[in-house]
Amino acid sequence: MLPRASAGCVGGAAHALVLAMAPRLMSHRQGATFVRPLAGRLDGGKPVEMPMSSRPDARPFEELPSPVALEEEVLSYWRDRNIFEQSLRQSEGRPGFVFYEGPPTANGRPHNGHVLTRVIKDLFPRYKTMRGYRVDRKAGWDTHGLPVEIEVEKELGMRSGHGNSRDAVLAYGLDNFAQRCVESVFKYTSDWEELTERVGFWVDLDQAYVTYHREYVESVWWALSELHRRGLLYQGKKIVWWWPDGGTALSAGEVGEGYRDVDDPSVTVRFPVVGQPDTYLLAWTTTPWTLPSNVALAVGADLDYAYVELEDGDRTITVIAADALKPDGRVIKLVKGADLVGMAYQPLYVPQPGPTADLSGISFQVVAAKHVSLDAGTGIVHTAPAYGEDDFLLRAELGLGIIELIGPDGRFVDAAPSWLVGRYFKKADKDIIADLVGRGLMHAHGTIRHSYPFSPRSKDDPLMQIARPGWFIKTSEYKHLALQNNAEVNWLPEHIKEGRFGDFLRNNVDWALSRERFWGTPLPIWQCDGCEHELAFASVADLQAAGATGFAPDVDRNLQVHRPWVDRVVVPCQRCGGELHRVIEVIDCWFDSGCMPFAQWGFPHQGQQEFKAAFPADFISEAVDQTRGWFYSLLMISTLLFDDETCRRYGLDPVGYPRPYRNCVVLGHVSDMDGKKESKSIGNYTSPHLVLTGRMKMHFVVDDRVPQGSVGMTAAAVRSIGLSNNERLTLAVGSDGQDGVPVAPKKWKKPGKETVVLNSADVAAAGLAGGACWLVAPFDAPGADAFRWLFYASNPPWTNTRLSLRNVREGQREFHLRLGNVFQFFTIYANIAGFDPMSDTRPAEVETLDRWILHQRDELVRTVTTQLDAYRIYESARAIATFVDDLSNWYVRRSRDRFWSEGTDNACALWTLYDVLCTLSRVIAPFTPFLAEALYQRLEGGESVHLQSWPDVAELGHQDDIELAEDMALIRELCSLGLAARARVGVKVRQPLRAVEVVLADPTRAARLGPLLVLVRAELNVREVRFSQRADDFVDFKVKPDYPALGRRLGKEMKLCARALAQADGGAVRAAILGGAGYPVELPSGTIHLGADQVVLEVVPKAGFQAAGSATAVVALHAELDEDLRQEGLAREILNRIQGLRKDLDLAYTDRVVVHIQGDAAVVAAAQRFASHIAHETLATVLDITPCGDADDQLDGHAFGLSVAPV
RNA sequence: GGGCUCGUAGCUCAGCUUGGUUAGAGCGCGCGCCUGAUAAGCGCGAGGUCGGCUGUUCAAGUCAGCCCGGGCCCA
Repeated sequence: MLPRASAGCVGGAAHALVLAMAPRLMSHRQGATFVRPLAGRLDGGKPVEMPMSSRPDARPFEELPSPVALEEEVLSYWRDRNIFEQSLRQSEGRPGFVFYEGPPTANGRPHNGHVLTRVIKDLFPRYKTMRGYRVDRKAGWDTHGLPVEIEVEKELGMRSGHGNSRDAVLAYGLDNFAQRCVESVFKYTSDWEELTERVGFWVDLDQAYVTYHREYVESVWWALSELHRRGLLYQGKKIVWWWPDGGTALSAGEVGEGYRDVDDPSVTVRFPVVGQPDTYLLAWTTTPWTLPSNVALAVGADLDYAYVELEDGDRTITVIAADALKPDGRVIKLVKGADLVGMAYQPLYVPQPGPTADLSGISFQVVAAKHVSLDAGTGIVHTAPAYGEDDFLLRAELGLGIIELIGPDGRFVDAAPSWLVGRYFKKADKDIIADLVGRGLMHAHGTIRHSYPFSPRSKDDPLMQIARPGWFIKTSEYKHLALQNNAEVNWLPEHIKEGRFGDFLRNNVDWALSRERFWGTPLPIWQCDGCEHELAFASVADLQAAGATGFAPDVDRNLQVHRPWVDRVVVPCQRCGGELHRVIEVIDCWFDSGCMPFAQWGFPHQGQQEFKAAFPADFISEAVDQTRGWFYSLLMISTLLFDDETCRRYGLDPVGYPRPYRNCVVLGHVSDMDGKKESKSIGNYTSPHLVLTGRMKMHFVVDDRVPQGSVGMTAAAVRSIGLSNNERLTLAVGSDGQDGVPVAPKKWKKPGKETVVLNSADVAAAGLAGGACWLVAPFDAPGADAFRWLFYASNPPWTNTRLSLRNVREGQREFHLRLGNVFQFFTIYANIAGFDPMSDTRPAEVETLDRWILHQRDELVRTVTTQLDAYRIYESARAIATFVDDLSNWYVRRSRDRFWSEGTDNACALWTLYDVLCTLSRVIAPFTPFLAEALYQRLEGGESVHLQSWPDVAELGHQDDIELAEDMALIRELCSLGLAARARVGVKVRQPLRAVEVVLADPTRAARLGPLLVLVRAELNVREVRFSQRADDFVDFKVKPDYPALGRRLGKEMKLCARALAQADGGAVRAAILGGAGYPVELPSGTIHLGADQVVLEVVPKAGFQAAGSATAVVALHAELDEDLRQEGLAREILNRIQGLRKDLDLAYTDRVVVHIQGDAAVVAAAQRFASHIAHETLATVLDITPCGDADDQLDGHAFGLSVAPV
């Protein structure tokens, strides 16, 4: 017995219809081997064997695997075939598109922010390569600086509590320390390389530049020696942000990384006025530790100050403060700030004479200063020149004294009041407050929450501002050039130029370059210990030429140019016969990275050609926090270094502005679902591993308050994973999830860093031991393409991206799944038809629908090209998503029967879809390189889509096509309205209707719609679409003035005109306008005749009609059914049931079947009338129709029975 | 405190440069449909004082000013 599925009763065959069928499944190019051979075909009732022929060159179009499998397949293809190398080789000799890689530090693990930068950086090089440029992608590693030193100090156990770690490092030995730094720098290299490859970032890791390599260091030396030669590198004393626990100053870039909101004291202090008993100047500060070093109080000369009398305990005192900020009390006098200048006050702490107190200048007096404002405090600013920038500048300006009671270790020196000696500065606040309170000098004190900088690498170490000697670059003198340079940069978003970055440049201060540390590029300055002689060397060769001795040939050549070895290099002094020794400092590592345009090639000592060809960069991209980091160091160094004169000296053509980058895409941050910063310890971090592989390794703790079958995690994590109600994670020992236990994520209080909470029963059931488990998602992992797409398509790159697994999957549904479905659809029908683009001839003509989608395709290529040329990623991605929607939801949906047919029309459809998919595989290649590659391989099979050129940008579309696109949009709107009307009336689409009537607000548009109405008929399942002759019967016309057109002309009369139109009869206005005479409106300035251009016509369905309307059209249904329509509806129901059974039987698309239908008279009549059609659609070789009044299934209230069996 | 930036549907985001009268999309939700793309697909619907106030204008989500709230950067 044949396998058979049946619905309802199956009676004996009363009579069987044996049908002559159209040979619909005959391939138009016969005999492709991959088409499942037809068992036979009816020809005059007799089965005939199919002719078979084999075509060795034909191959089926393969389906796409799951995203992760697809990406792994593509990755190994790229690896095996060296596709990246090939793409570089292939583009040899082409014009260059220059990309600079901002070097990351590999001594930390990469996180989502790095995924963002990497996928943005990857997009443009891929795009430009396809556009015919050569795009070198030299990787780089940032290997110097505090982050590295601190990491090593931690490894060595040197970082506990406050205290200067310098001594510990020195005790450990600088040579050993340097070796440890080198090791640390590449601690997580493999993590980085893995992630880089996995997200598809093509970058040349083998040729990476490394900032500690000798060639790189010598390039940096060259830059510094140039600056030194021009007098731009100088030694001075300045206020710097100082990290007392690390014993070094930090640059603006470093300080910027360490700001944190903290509660600090907010104190208002009374300074007793000399010679005026019980009178005090009030000054406010948040740094009480600076009060013992106070030497002046600053006021604004033009500001108003008040003497205020108030009660203080049992006495009356007078305080002086800015009028606007004075405390409550009786104002007894108002003066200008200028009147206070020169007023003497008693120091809060009388300084001990000695080197820590230079009071030769103005001290303990009121002075005038420009920076005093009325924004906060009292309008009188406590001034301690040693510990504040404005204060220090004021000292230089007015000749103030200076008191320095805190040393570079952050502790009070011996000259401080005895109870403060040795105290750590931040910890002294309390004591000082208590002391002042005790002495009645504290006017008010509380706390204030504000952001204060801490060490960027050691989060508990507060920074302080302190006057320190050090080396500086005279950047402020050249800030006008930096601003000119900046003006030429194309910033995205634009506001960075004049906003954040421009502001930063305008407020430029000299670059605090030196660091009293160990692991960094050594400052290449040698000073004579006998005279003033000072030299800056550009290379080891220069040193040797000057007769330097003391090199360490036995250590690694890269380390030879580092501390401590380089410190032992001595140069004989040509002036006094003494010796020059290197200064002790190393430099800010931001200077290293800012030198990368030339240092990556070792320029000027080598690599002249490479540098010349790659300067300036066309494109760089990093996150917004690099404004004062890399973006600044690059721009400033190149501004200073590559002026025309220097270029000429080095044989370069003068490089104008901008340099060293032309286009800079500034990225936002990656945040959690709520826009909060991601943090592993808070638990709102979505691991990139989870997105890429669908599984994550977690620590767990056992807590039986968590119900069995649940896994406790933070609310943010639960939402990020975003499972639906019936989905469960699998809790398992291994990453494959085998033998795991299903668990539902459940909101739980913060369990700790990368930790979840489990019930002991689940732990036992999963067989977990130790503290780690795997959690495996119940769906295919989204993978790298989906990850990339989130960053491209969910928002412009400079806004923060909210990352969650749920959001990634959302984007995946919108784009990948939809496109994948279209491709899947294509493979089914292309394979059935034996479509072979290599040998088939393409029909000359195209259908309207084909012409439409091809035009949309051309528009897409044009849009994406234009947008990517302008570095607009989001707009490009949106255009792609919209196109994929057009393709899936209109072209394919409306073409389905064309694919399930044969002949020219079928060929047209296949060719068109094939064409579109081929183009699409190229257009999406920069965005989702994996999917693009997989599609391309399956469609065309050439060597890598990334070696192909970008689709030609079609010339502006033909007028015909543009009109077609407009018309199609209207057609789609009509369909949408028709479906709305059907839904409203409750008539399902499978039931055909006689007609719909359409009223267009602009009836002239009807003329061009004729050829497209077939689409409306099919989509709405109606036999006729008519443009109504009786529009007035069921539609009201609304007219409104066309505001943009009339507004400028009428001005204030606009309102009168609008009112007149609102009161007018819409139909009459419409008639007048369509009649050509125009509709007259009386206005004070005369009568105006409104034409079609000045009025917007809209239509509204009248109540009581089965209609739906928009402003442009109303579609009304003729919903009444006659026998004929009912019968066709019933036939479609039967057809639907048969197809459903075919599917249930899991038959191949092309399998032939025998169908038995039973039913009442109506069913039989419908089946018989449409027998040929039904058999044709369902591949029935036999359609057996039997009357049977008591069949136990129902079809629209009719008795019905059905069986389907393969032949 | 200052600068920049953001605030539009339950959620994620467009739209603002160039002001124009039914403010869009996706997701989610509700209802329904279609279907050999089927563990897919589609439609419709509900859902908005466009953060608030004031102003400019015939007309403001859009321009200006002030305010409130978030983020970033800096004091």
